[in-house]
Amino acid sequence: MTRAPLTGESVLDAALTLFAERGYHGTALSEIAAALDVRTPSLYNHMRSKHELLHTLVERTVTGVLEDFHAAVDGRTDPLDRLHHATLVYARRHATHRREAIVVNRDTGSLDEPHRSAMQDLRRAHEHGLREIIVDGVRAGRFAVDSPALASFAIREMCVSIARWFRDDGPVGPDQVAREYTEFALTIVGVGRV
Amino acid sequence: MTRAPLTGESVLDAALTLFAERGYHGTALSEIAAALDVRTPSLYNHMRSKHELLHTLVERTVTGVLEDFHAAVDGRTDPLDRLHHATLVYARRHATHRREAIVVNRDTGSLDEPHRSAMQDLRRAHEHGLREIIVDGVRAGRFAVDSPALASFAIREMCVSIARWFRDDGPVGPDQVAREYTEFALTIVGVGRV
DNA sequence: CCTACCGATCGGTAGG
DNA sequence: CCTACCGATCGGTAGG
Repeated sequence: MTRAPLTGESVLDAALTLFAERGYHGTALSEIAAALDVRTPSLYNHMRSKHELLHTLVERTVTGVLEDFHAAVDGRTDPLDRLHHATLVYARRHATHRREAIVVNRDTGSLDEPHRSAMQDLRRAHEHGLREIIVDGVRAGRFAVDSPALASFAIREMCVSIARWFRDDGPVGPDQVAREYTEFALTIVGVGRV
Repeated sequence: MTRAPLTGESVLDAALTLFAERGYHGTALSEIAAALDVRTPSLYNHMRSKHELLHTLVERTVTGVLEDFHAAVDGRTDPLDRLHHATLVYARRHATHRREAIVVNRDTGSLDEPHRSAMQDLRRAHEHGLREIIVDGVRAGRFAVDSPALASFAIREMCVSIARWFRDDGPVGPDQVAREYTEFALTIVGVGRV
């Protein structure tokens, strides 16, 4: 029985799995160490603190969400086209990065300042970006919604929730889920089935 | 400066607020006591354990969800009518009982067995009830969805997420949010605007 | 990477 | 409702 070498990445990955399963405050460093088959103090050769693990995981994820978003919408001008691609990548990510999504959504509030505010600002940037697309679409007469804010929340959170029920060994894959949820999103803003 | 008398309900209410804010594992009994302006041991005159507080809060909430559901759909036979009312009460509850929804969604997994399984079964009963309505509607040719399971998840989680952004002092009230989200739900199953 | 150990804090109890 | 106190566990450090 040989053991993989301990690295910063392996510590982060074990932390990610356990934080997603039990929450940040529900996970002890001794459990992360046990998952890696080492003693707790050994972790400190690869991290500064438990808090830093959470911060790193949250920062990578929210940064990735924003990068995905810009890659999906930048250069596109049609609101329907922009919403379609923004939803597709956002929904897909929540099927392929379930642990990250669960940790960000549950534990960002457990971050200490100033990190908490910084991460919440990044999350809000994505939220506002998505809402602006809907506002633009309504203004252009392409979408029909009573409240862009409500529609935006509904679409966002619908996608986020994929992380809570998606199974890798389930009947539908990430691409199919992303396509169906994108269709839901478009019907919510009043654009019928494509 | 007088202080309200300590009761089982006041302890539960303080626990509910703090669990919703910081999570079950992120809340110390000393913080609940401080919020009530008493010392930690005094709490034990009104509860058996921290775990019991969580269990009581979760049980009351999931039981209430199921009661709401049955009050909304029992006696109705039309799938559209049933989905409409089931979504309306479910969405509305998440605007009026935000703390409860946040705690159930975040901390049910922190319950010890056998309570955890029992509470998860109750949650699943509601989930299956909602999905059955959609399956019935598809079978009757009233709804058009590719996957009742996906549509059911999307509608449920969209409603649950109301608890995460709704503000009592915001521009829209619980009834209006519930109506708009119910409209979203009906478009998701392919029933156009009413 | 380990053993040995630190102060702090946790949930909970004794006993009034 | 309180003071006093319990064993257990927490995140983290010393020092090799």
